[in-house]
Amino acid sequence: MSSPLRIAFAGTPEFAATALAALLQAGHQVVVVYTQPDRPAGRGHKLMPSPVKSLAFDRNLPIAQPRNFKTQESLEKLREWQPDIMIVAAYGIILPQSALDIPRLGCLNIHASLLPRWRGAAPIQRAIQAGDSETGITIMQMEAGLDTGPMLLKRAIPIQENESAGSLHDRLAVLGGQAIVEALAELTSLVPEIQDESRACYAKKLGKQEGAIDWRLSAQEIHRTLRAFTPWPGTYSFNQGEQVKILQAQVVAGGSQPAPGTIEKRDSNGILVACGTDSLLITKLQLPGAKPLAVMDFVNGNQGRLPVGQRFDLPL
RNA sequence: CGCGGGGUGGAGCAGUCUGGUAGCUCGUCGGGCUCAUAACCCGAAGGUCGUUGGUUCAAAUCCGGCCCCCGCAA
Repeated sequence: MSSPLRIAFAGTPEFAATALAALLQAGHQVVVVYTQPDRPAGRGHKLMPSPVKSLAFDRNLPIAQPRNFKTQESLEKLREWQPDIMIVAAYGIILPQSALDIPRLGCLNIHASLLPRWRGAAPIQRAIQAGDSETGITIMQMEAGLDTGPMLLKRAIPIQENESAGSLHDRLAVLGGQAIVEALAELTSLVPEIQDESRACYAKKLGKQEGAIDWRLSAQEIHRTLRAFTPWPGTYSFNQGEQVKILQAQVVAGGSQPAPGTIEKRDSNGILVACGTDSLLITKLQLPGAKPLAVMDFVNGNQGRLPVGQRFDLPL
């Protein structure tokens, strides 16, 4: 390619920021960065910029933060940047067909799963929760449908045993950056592959409420959800009216099974809780208002709380 | 002005309401017991009680300012 592509980038969280950094690192010309409007967040409701905005700001890139693309005005502004191509990564704002049509070469999406599996908002987490052995990155051409477009390039990585969404996210973010740079380099030779609808599934957004542990499930399943929900939104259970966040645990097989949620053992190795099948050994937890604690520290300072024999509540 | 919890030897906590000798479970160090041990027994070191003003004969404890950490909510 003779003259460099004019790239419009759209993304919001850390995952997208990593991709943007990779594009810039590869020497691409990003003419405008779209990201979600700043939101009140954090303690005290301060207005917080997205990770993508922070990066764009540091690199002195033009920033656009429209609420959506439903107005003629927002479409017109996008047109004014004269983008050749738009690259979208976890933007969080729907691009209607009228917006997708603006860049001459269309829009590419960096999606954190091996499509058509796990279309949607939380592909990384749902892959862990489902117990998939591998996941990856798909670079695809965007259509109006949610992650339904033709695929250009896929890169797979194995999901490690005991891996949390946090570490998998970081690995996929890096892979996503490499994949998009590669896809741009080979743009003209890549052959679009239509997604097999019969193998598609959706990765629903995670909700905090889903983090409530149902001790009737198997320890294996609970452990997967725990890893999928780490570091956010986290899993928890109530005991004596107190919310206990479960931050880290391991599956312990066998043994006689008291009622699910019952605390079977409690020592410096952890707190052993009965599940539907097998047991879960909690090794790191957090009480409301307190810091995350290794179970050993918790046991040392809270002799009275979570005694053997007591039960965690089951979700309603 | 979003709501709330907390800062006490190296760690985690109690003590604060009802001011007046610094406590608990661990860790560390020394010694003992044991074939042996992360077990058990004995002993020791280690704290300006976040910071700064005030009240008081006396403040970890009561009152005001400031700094830092965390939960909820977004």
